[in-house]
Amino acid sequence: MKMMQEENRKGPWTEQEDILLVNFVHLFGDRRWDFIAKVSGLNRTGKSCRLRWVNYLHPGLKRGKMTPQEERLVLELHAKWGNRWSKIARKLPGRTDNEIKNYWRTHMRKKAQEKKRPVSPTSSFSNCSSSSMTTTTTNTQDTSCHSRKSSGKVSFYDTGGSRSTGEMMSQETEDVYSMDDIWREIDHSAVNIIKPVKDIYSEQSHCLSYPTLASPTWESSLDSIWNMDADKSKMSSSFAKDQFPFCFQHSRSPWSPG
DNA sequence: AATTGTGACAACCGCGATGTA
DNA sequence: ATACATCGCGGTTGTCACAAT
Repeated sequence: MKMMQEENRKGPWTEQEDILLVNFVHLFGDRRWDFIAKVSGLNRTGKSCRLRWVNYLHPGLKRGKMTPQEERLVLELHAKWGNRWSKIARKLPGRTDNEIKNYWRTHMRKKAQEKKRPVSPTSSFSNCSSSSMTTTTTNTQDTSCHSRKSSGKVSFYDTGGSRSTGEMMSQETEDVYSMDDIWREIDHSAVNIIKPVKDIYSEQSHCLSYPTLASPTWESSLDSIWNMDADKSKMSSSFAKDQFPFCFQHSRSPWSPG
């Protein structure tokens, strides 16, 4: 763990970094992230490189809003598996666990809020991004909604999952619901909502073996390259850029305005 | 027009699992 | 058997864009 050289860069990736990373991943495959991080000259951790690739640069990624079908599938699978985002993501080709997680967080938080405060039973059906999900135009946003802005570290989103359950759950609890309860209810209602289409998707999801973020096929043929790690110093960023003027576009990135 | 609230997305962190020497 | 390195996952936080006020 103390292999950490100097200090690694953090924060948003630049275009140059992206290009570099893509090129090196094409060279060496999407494993060995530490190795890639080193030889690429990127001042990033392997972890960071992997994340950037998986969540953003992978060619198989779908971008844009979730389709209603995907939304339903997420709801259904979450009801089934809970916060197993990576597992859920495997059933949604082109979507990442991070994306699904973010989606769930954003859209379900509202519902959880509503559950916590069953004030207005006549909650309107406002479709979020053309879905059939029940969300309310609730104004009951309290500070727990944006927990990170409040001083308390307890996130509203905390599911009390495998970790960090204990202390979180035993907190003040001015509300009766534990997070587990809330999620359970959400899941329950979600499943009910999606019932009409459930068959379609269960069928699909079982028939189609979705290509999960496919691993590059070059990997096997490049195994030998792994031995060259001593040559890392020879590989500079300019090398990569010159050899692989790889082109890609992002819908939204720090360096490309829209 | 300025301010505020909210949604969406990108990225980091901590931890457990797994692989390897 | 074990210590260490790396990977992968889930949770959390930061930031930007846009809508509402």
